[in-house]
Amino acid sequence: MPQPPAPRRTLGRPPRISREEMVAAARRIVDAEGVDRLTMRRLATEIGSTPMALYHHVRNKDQLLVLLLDDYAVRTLRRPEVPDEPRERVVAAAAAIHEALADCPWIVEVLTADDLMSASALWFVEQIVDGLVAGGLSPERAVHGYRAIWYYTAGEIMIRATAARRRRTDDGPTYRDQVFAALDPDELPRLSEVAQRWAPLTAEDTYLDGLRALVDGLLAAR
Amino acid sequence: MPQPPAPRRTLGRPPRISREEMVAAARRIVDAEGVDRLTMRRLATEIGSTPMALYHHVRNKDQLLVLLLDDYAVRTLRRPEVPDEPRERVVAAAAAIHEALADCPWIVEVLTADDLMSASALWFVEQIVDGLVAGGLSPERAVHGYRAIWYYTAGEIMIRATAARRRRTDDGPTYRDQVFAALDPDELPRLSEVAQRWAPLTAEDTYLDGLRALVDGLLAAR
DNA sequence: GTGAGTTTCTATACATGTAAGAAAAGTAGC
DNA sequence: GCTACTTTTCTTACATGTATAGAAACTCAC
Repeated sequence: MPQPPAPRRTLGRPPRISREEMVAAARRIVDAEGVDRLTMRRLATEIGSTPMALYHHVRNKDQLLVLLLDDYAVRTLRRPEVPDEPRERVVAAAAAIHEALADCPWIVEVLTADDLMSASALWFVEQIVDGLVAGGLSPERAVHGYRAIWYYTAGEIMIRATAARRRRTDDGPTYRDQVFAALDPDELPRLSEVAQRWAPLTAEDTYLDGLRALVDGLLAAR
Repeated sequence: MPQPPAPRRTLGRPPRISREEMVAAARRIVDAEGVDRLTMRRLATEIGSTPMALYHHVRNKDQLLVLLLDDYAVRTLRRPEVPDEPRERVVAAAAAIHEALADCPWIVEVLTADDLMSASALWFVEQIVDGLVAGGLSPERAVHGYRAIWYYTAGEIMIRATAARRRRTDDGPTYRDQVFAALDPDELPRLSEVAQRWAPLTAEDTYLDGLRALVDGLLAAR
């Protein structure tokens, strides 16, 4: 009823852990033992707490990973020299994001977050959108163009990271190998032609080529 | 008189469940109750077995989902009329894959599988690779081009599906909303300019636009 | 028949994320 | 002091994927 006019001191039980502490501890665990070892229980013991206490500072484990990625971005994203030429500016900014993310491929699950807008990454987004506008696109189309670039970039990282992980854990012939072994050259001539080279070809890193093609296409569309 | 004990070549205890039965039961569960209800235990009871018995027909739950997607692809992927013109053939084939996958967005986790090449999807891959070759690319570059298209397509589906799921479960302002509310117009002018329109803009379905840009760029690259 | 070999199935157990609710540790007003 | 309220922490419990060990059900050689 008589709600205090709120001199706003800290009310309630004082917290013993903070988000920042959690993220720092999580980073230590990931750096030292790998992301697989990062569990809510492990993190809780690391900071001398209990698993459920963490949930007052973080909605769920996914959000913890998002914060972790954010922290990583803040620490490692350095703004590169961006060229003036719009096309190259877009490519440079996207490539910088890609390079940073590809270096910590454990965030794959997190990458599907809608935009992955850590505040420290926004500068790169700005470069991309601005570059597209400078290249002649309307602001609306520039946002769409940025999204296309993000889809391509995130997809590349997620798919390549999963493939790499699978290569480590799996042994024996892949499902893909079986499928390619049974190709009918009459029905699928092109695929038969490249069947043996498929694995090495798809293992190559052609992110930049695809990115350039996409940016070219976006800018060419008036 | 039908010979009851057919000359059984198979050694060991005869199986009581099969992969096909598993996939069919899994499909029933997913169709009727949603993918969240598809658990190994639920599937086991559905076919009158035990959870661990399933693991003799499937390596893990992920593989079950891959089989489910495969089954889905076989049933729903219909080969469309593809134009002769290379560029349009590539776009049509990619769009067909995209449309089919976007209709069952529960396979998001599975999409990161390296290629997700169900045998029934290979025809579409053939169209894309062949279209790129017809457009002037070498077979190697055509494979790379196909991969770029796949990255873009899978990324789009994964990110949009996650965003849609989040929209259902979350309430309250997004992290993104907070970030955009705190934009500094001096440092990030373009983003500030479109900040209010960001949510609707990124909610639009612009897959085809991006795809066309990407294909254009791939074909224009010499 | 019996026993060996092979494959499939079952029982049990564990680590994980996290829901639900009780308890603790503060502040504010009396 | 005490009570009311608020916020954080702790306890307990559950569903899930799956590892492990062994039991069960079959064929084959004898």
